[in-house]
Amino acid sequence: MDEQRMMGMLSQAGYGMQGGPVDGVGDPGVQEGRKQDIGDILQQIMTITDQSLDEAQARKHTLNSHRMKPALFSVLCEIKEKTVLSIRNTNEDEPPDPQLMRLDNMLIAEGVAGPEKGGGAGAAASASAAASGGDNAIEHSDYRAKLAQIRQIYHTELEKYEQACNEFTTHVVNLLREQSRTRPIAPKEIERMVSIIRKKFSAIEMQLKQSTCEAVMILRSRFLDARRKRRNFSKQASEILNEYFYAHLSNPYPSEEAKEELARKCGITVSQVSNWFGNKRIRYKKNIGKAQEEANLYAAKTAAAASQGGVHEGYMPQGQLGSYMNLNGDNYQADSVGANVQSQVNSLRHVINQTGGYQDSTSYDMQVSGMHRGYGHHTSSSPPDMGSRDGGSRTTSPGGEDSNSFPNIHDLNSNSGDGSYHDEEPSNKRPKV
DNA sequence: GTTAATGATTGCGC
DNA sequence: GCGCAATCATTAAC
Repeated sequence: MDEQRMMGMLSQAGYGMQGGPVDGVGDPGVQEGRKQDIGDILQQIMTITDQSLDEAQARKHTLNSHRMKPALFSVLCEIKEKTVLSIRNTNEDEPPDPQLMRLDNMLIAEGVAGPEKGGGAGAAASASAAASGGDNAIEHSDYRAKLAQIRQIYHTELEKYEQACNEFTTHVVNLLREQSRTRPIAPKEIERMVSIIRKKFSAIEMQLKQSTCEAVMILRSRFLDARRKRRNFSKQASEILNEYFYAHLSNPYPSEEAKEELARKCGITVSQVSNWFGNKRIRYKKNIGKAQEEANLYAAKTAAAASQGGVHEGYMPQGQLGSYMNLNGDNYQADSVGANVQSQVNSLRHVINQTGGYQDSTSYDMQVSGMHRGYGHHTSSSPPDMGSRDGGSRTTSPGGEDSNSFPNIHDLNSNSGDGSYHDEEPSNKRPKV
């Protein structure tokens, strides 16, 4: 600001050059002297920042006691007020940060922010319990405990931030008020400074909220994601499932009833049974060589049991046989040992067919060969049709000439002596879509 | 620590 | 809605 303009403003503000009402107007000599005064003051103001603290303090004192100081101070205040207003007008009415809103919402929903509630963690835990179908009360309490920890840390940190923010704001306000004695600082300027500080601390707060959200997500993932809670099925359950799978290798698609029965016997859910069969089918297909070893094992067990009169206790979990064999409601009779034997023999024959027969003359081989006398019309070496949805053996006549089919109960039925085939839909076929 | 096994999930087609 | 195929994530064996 040039001196002429400053002088004009001072005059407009009603301040005289001597610190009082304008006087001496029209006296060129007096005016020249006053100009010199203002010039000196402005020069001092301009150079004050280049001086040492002590020098500045001395200058400040000099300036404060200068007769022109009130007038200059008032004008500068007026100018600064206008400047601050223009700045404020550009920054007002900022929309709330959507990211911050999302974080806030999530923290409230999870029960971390806002009033403490049992709903967030409790509801989540309940959902988990419903999903898993198991009793995981211990894990629920763990989850709640961890969530409480997160909540506590969050609130502690938030409190710290707020305290630090308030302290810093107070400090800056005091500093500005202190400085306002030597330089013009409008209240709105202080407000603006406070607002800036709040914004800076708000950014830090958002980081805290983000970290807290991440912690909650990790916690949720760890406790509520079923995959993380995977437990291998018991050996007994695996046995039961494998028994069924290899006994129905030609059509390893248990009906809903069969799934329910298997689920009940294995102590797992129907969904888990479905998963197991889904995995089993695809892994059998992918690694048929290895799967056949397993098939051999189960077939051997079956044959061994069959040779002992159809009693399966040797490999079948106790009390499984009766209900296991009629799971699918097909032509098996739960109390029909002969049917059971035939079924198991059927499975065994399938295995032999698939492996191309045993090369060594093990007792197992001999046993099976004997058992199969007269039942060997199936020579297919293909795996069960698991690739196509509708085609394959499951929809063709099970006992007919379907070369892709595997020996199954219908094969046995078709060889029952009368040459007839019970053309009823096997209930253990893959459910219709 | 590595690796195979395994239960669960997801995306897709039907 | 079911099954397949790919994938993830954990478990268990080494």
